[in-house]
Amino acid sequence: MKKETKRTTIYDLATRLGASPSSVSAVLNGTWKKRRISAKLAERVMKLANEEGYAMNTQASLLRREKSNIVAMIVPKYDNRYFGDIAEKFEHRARELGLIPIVTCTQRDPELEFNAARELVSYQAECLIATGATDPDRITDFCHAAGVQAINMDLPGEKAPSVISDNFEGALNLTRLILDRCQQELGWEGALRFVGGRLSDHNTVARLEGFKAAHQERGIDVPESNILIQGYSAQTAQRLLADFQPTAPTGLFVNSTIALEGVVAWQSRLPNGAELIRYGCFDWDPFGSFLPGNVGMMEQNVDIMLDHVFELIGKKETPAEVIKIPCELRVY
Amino acid sequence: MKKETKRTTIYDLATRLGASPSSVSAVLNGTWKKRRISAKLAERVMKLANEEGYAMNTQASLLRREKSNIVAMIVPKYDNRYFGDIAEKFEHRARELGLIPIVTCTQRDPELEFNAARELVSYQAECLIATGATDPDRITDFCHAAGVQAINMDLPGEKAPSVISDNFEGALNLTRLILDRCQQELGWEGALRFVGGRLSDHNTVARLEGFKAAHQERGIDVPESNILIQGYSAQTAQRLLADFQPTAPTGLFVNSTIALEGVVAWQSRLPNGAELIRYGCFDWDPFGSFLPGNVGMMEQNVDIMLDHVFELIGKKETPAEVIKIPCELRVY
DNA sequence: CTGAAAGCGCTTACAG
DNA sequence: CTGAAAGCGCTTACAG
Repeated sequence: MKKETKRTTIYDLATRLGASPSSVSAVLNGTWKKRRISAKLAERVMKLANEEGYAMNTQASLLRREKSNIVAMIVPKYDNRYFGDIAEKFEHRARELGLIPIVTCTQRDPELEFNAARELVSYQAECLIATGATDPDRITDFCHAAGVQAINMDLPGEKAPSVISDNFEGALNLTRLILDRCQQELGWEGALRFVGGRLSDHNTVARLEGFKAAHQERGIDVPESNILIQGYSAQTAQRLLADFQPTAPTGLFVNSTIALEGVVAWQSRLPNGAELIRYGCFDWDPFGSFLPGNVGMMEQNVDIMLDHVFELIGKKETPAEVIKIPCELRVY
Repeated sequence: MKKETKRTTIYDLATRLGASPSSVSAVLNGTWKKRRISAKLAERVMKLANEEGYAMNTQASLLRREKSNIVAMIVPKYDNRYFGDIAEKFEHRARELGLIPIVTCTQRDPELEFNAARELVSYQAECLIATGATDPDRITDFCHAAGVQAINMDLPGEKAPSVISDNFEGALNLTRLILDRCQQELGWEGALRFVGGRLSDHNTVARLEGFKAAHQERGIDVPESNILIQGYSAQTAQRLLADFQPTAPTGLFVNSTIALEGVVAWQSRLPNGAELIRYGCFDWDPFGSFLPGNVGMMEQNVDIMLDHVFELIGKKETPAEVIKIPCELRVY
């Protein structure tokens, strides 16, 4: 029922209890047994703190402390299962370890990413995990200058350890599956189209290599016009496909579930899209198996990736090596 | 190339420049024109700050400042489009307004929610938006005791303004659609099953009322055994349906896309699930239109909900009223 | 145009 | 068992 605009501090509590701020502080942060505060005082402090709705000022506490225990993550988007899982599981595991997670999403925008990184370092984060960052090395440089550990996830960098999926291998196997199915189900063999992603991004490049390798081993030539890579959004994928109206069997390699939304929208506007088209998608979605023409999805292994990330957190002198995690092919 | 473990402070910069900490501070936080610092010094400060990779200590700054500009949000999960959109758009809009968003996900766990709220208040958040919170009033009480504004989103509370979907109306319309389609496509009329959610949660209750009202207006009796409400997880939905193996036409009202994952898994194990079953889902998913038997989804209007939330942020003395936002029915 | 000084709310040796 | 005091890195009147 208090009406002050100021928040309660340890001084307020101390005054009300006739004790010193030091003692109140010790009780509140759990160091009171080693300071041999009486259980009686401890109890009175706790009681009053609860009554007053006391909430410690983290800013003041962190300013004085040596460690912040904050681990920060930037992530491009929350609009698909892959990044959603990463963010959610990262927070959960960090809390289990007694760390304080802060996650923020940066829209695949290099400036937003860098500003977010700066902001997180300002919050005294001890480690920054850059997930799917467009310019991870710039972030790493900044972190290292500030004495903050940097780790890359999903997209690799040159200057910090990177935990990523094995994109080449995954794309190779996914492409093989799509080619097989085109042959089996449509009686057609030919060059697939590759839809979605960015050529400035390592994953897209590695997947494109896997895609090409799978064609090459079957002696299929891939014309440049089949490579439709101009960004991750669903609208982009749909626009790139807009004037492709197949009248004969064809197949696609879809790079991410976001591009898949565009592919599916495009396909549903075709007169007999479902019968003529087969595709597979790099990234998993729970409803993917019901999409007409979808022959399989490549699920990235978030749990194992996070195992490696948490293995690295707090380590000194981690080499800037790339750790590749196999994906799992879901066949429909 | 610095090797110190300590981060650079304004004192370090001041010493190196032969200037005072006050001046460096003024340059760094943009108040230097009004303090009439020379452009020359300002430039030297900025240059050195960049070279040194200086990152302000937010803790120290916030401790001294009057306002934090932090707006915090808790959200249950990131694993579906609805909450993913909320989190992403909230962050984006807050940044556009010059506010600092902090979002954390709390797994629909009351204790986690409360601890997260306490933590966010400790961070000096000026406003806390509790999205889908299981016990919003407890959080509101805590916030108010600490002088922090509280707003509820998605799930309403009694003690703070709440911006929620019109769940009754939405469920009424969705149920009507499912009943219509069962009749048209299966030639069947009867009580649907309601799958997913929690009876302790206002939305589930309101939706169940809409569900029942739609049955009532057609004179259809809903047996209690048709109400399958034991939580939000996909596994729960699947388990609850496990020994329901329809041999005649039937229909379901699916409460959330997460429950939908379970429904779809159950259905796909049935010999002729697709032909006998029609359902609709409260919540939207981009791939929902392809699920066999799915007649429609109720899309909640995140943008308009956030309009109202941001309208409330910063306002003094906001009444604890409930603002209901209509949903949009997607018919497949 | 610039600096010295006080103070934000904590924590932590140190002294008793 | 408990308190006085210094100091974390900033910001901001105030004085010049």
